[in-house]
Amino acid sequence: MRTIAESIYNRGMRVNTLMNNTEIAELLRAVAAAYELHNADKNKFKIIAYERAADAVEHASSELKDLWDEGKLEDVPGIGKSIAAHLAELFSTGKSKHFEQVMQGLPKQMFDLMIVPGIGVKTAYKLVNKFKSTFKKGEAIKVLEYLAKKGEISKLEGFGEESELDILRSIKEVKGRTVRHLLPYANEIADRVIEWMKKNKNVINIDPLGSLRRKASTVGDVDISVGTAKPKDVIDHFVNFPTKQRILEKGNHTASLILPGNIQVDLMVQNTESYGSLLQHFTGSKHHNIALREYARSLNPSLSLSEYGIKVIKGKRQEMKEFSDEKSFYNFLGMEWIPPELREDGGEIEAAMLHKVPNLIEISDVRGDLQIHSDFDIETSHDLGLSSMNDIVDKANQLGYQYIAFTEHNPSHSRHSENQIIDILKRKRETVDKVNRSLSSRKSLRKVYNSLEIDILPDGNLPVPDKGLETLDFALVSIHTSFRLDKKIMTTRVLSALANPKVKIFAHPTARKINGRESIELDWVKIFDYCKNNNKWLEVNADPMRLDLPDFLVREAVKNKVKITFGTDAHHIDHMTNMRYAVFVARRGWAEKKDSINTRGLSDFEKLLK
DNA sequence: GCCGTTTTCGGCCCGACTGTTTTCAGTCG
Repeated sequence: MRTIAESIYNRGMRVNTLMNNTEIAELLRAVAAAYELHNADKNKFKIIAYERAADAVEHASSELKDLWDEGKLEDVPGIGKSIAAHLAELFSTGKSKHFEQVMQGLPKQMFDLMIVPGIGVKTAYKLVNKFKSTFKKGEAIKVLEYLAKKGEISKLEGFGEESELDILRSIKEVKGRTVRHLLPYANEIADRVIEWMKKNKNVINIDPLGSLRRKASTVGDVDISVGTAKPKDVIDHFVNFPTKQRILEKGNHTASLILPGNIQVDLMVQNTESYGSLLQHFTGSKHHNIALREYARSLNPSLSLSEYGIKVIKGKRQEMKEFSDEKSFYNFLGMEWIPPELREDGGEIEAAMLHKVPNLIEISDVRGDLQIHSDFDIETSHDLGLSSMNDIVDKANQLGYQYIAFTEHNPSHSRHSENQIIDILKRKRETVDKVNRSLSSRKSLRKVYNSLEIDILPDGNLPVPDKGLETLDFALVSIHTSFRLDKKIMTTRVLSALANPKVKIFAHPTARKINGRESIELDWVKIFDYCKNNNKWLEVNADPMRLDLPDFLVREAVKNKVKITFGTDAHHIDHMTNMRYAVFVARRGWAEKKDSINTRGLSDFEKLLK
């Protein structure tokens, strides 16, 4: 695996001009770390600036290299004249004199040590410097583990036996650390902890917070808040959670546990009078809170926001305003309540000040599911669904849908002649017609569509002959092979597939798999433009491993007036309830009911299909 | 080094917890 030090210092055969945003962010953080070591006081705000720039790069929706090509580096908030110039030098010549100068003399191994929880800039620097020659011999974390086991760390000034043990424990956790958890998995852990906490009668309010409450696609730590009159009692109960592996920390207001699978659960406790402030504070995001505090200070320099409430300084007197709910907290600052999904410092504070927070789409707005795979044997080379069309119809009625689409993968191209493909599709048409005739007028489902999820071949063609396409009501297209084509070629590939008149939906458009496969490279400006002008739609796929389009592209799509559709990609009726995850993504992308296609009733949807 | 609904100068978010200390530094969220 690539280490951080490698990505900052020697990128092997690659040149710096190919650095991606993650690597640039790591580099900017390393520069901040360097300033932290030299004259931290003097460079206090420079450090903050570099860290902010790193955050901004990490969250940027385009590659910085591309922005540089277009002369738009300084459009990224947090990147000003100076950093932009250094980055420009980096992109054009392969290095930045300034960054190199600032980082001169820093042992590169320290950056790898900083992955270990509890080890920050200063500790890492101190350790590598004390044991210079040993660190040169091997991988930084392994060396540290070896030194700690030998008892060398505790001998150092400022360290002790406890911190040495801590280092060993943390290294063990880094090694066992899995990637970030998928939202449904984190939800399940939270539910179990909440169930345990409710056994304690002093727990008055309880909620999952952090990225879990903001419905981010992946969750790091599971955060939970409790409102109570007896914080000590609640914390004691929490650290007795039956399957805990160890107690990470335990204080008067917070405690953290490690559960099996190396999942960290943090608990925050507050009295019920201030519970609203606690909710607000620990829902985050960090960037939202920072921006909110800065905004509060700009209103009135004597305002200070924290998990306890809003501190107002009047002369020599300090008053703490308490908020039992979030709405009154935001209202106090002269703004509307902001849905958690929007709290990423992406313009939501400005919108709330103007009382223009979007009326976000709700799960109850969805009228149909536009990607479902039945067990109709379509002789596909991909995965066939497991549930029958009739069972899917029953489930759709249960969910109150008016319409659904059967979207099995196309019959395999290599194993069939064109005529065989046409025959299979005709048979499916007849089967779907039969299902339509069998629908009960006493239930919600009015229509099932005969659709198909068709591979986009590398050259942009579709592996289904026109006569086969004629049997369909409409088609989805998606990419399942050749993921690594050049951006231009990939864009042409997708656009030529979308050009087919039967094709309405571009399904799971980035083809990413969370924790598994990177997104394909596409020229989104061109894709959005084409979709808007030709009545083509982009899917938000509800599969928790996909969640594709991702939230930031939903936001761009919506801004560009491109319509989105929701599909669960269900291969079993149980997957049909995943729809909520697609809606979460859309909400995080600022989408309203009007931005989606399958929030329309059946007759409106029919018109849009024409 | 960045940024602007009082500003192109003068500001820059807030607090908890731990370990090694004896009043605090470092780290984290």
